[in-house]
Amino acid sequence: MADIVSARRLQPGETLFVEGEPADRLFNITAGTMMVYRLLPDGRRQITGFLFPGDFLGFGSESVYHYSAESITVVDLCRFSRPELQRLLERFPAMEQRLFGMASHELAAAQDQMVLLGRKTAQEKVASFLIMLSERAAQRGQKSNPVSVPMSRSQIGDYLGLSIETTSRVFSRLKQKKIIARRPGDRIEILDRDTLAAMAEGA
Amino acid sequence: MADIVSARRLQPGETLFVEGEPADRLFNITAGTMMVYRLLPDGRRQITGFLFPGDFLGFGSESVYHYSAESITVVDLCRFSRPELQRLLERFPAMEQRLFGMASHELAAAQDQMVLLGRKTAQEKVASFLIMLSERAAQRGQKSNPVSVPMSRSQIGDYLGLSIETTSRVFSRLKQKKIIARRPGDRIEILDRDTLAAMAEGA
DNA sequence: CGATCCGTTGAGGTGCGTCAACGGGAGTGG
DNA sequence: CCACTCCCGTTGACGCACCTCAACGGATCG
Repeated sequence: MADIVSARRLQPGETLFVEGEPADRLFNITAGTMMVYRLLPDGRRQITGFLFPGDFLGFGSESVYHYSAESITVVDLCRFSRPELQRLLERFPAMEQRLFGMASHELAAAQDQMVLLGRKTAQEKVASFLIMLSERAAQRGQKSNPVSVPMSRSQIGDYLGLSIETTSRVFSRLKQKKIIARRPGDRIEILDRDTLAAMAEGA
Repeated sequence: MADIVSARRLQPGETLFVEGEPADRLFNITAGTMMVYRLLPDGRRQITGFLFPGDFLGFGSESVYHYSAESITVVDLCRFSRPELQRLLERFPAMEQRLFGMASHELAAAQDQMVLLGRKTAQEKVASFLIMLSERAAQRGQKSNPVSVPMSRSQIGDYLGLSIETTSRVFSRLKQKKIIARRPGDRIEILDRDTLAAMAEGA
């Protein structure tokens, strides 16, 4: 395994690859936060996902990436070359099952995001976003309550289908209602998780 | 293969399975149109996809369905039982690769849909929808220009993240601008595909 | 110390949702 | 064969959630 992998470090805001580039590499994030997004011709952006340590990037079966990837924080990643990986898959067919499981999981997440984008209000979107961040932090064994929120308002807005200003206003309102609070660094503390979770589901 | 399959016919509006049910079956549509959707507690609905002949349904790797499925027209489908399929997969590992390819393809479609839901206007959404319907009809060898649109305004709206009324108004406006025209049955003719495609991408 | 970027907040506008009324087609029963 | 009902689609009037435009303050950096 070791000889088909190479490491790489990205500074914040570096583009790892862009939509349409040949998808000859696969990455695994070991540290930091990244985002993947698509653009409309006039520049409107939809961020389709945020990626954290442990997540894979570029593992579709297509020949070109159909989205762009950019780092948000400093990021460390492992790079696998696709042809080598292909040989590995032929040697160990059980890995294919893992890949399929990962794709299935992503598909479920994508459907959640469609519900959010199509049918939730601004407040419900932000609440869902914070709950999701907190749960994902817990899943990878990081602190889930004062949760780290490394992305900017603009990135959060482009993920939730909102403007920067609306995103900021919702955060302010949640703070004012004592449901969340700012903490040193990029951390946000969830003061009333039940209320926040209820908001997220529109109840 | 033949002995693990059974056929089934659905009348319009029949529910095939609901969110949360154990996902022990997999289906392939041989005729008709279906939809898959998720609901929020208060009844808001997001339709996450429409399915046509040749499409598979319920092929995730999870143990329960995380969405509901309902027929739109009369539908014929083949049913596979999951445990049998599992045995088949172990005999023919190459099939896993096909499954992964399908999941990848769906993931790409889901990302397109996120761009649509998060960043497109009502008119861009409807234009994208019609182009998509037409292209998918062509892909399965059906007539792509007077294209069949079997779903109701309410279903289209819940797919595009719009209200019934807005959906209807956009259709009216496109008709009035001579970009589309109603045809007998559930067909819509695309009179100016270039303009419609340009609208879809927001240009 | 100016420049830049990000976040916040206010004021005002608008695209789309909501509410409502109406018409046509399909199914039903007298 | 004709009322009657129900459902769907359409259209108008109106309201509001969110977007746009704008100003400002704080942090970071050369």
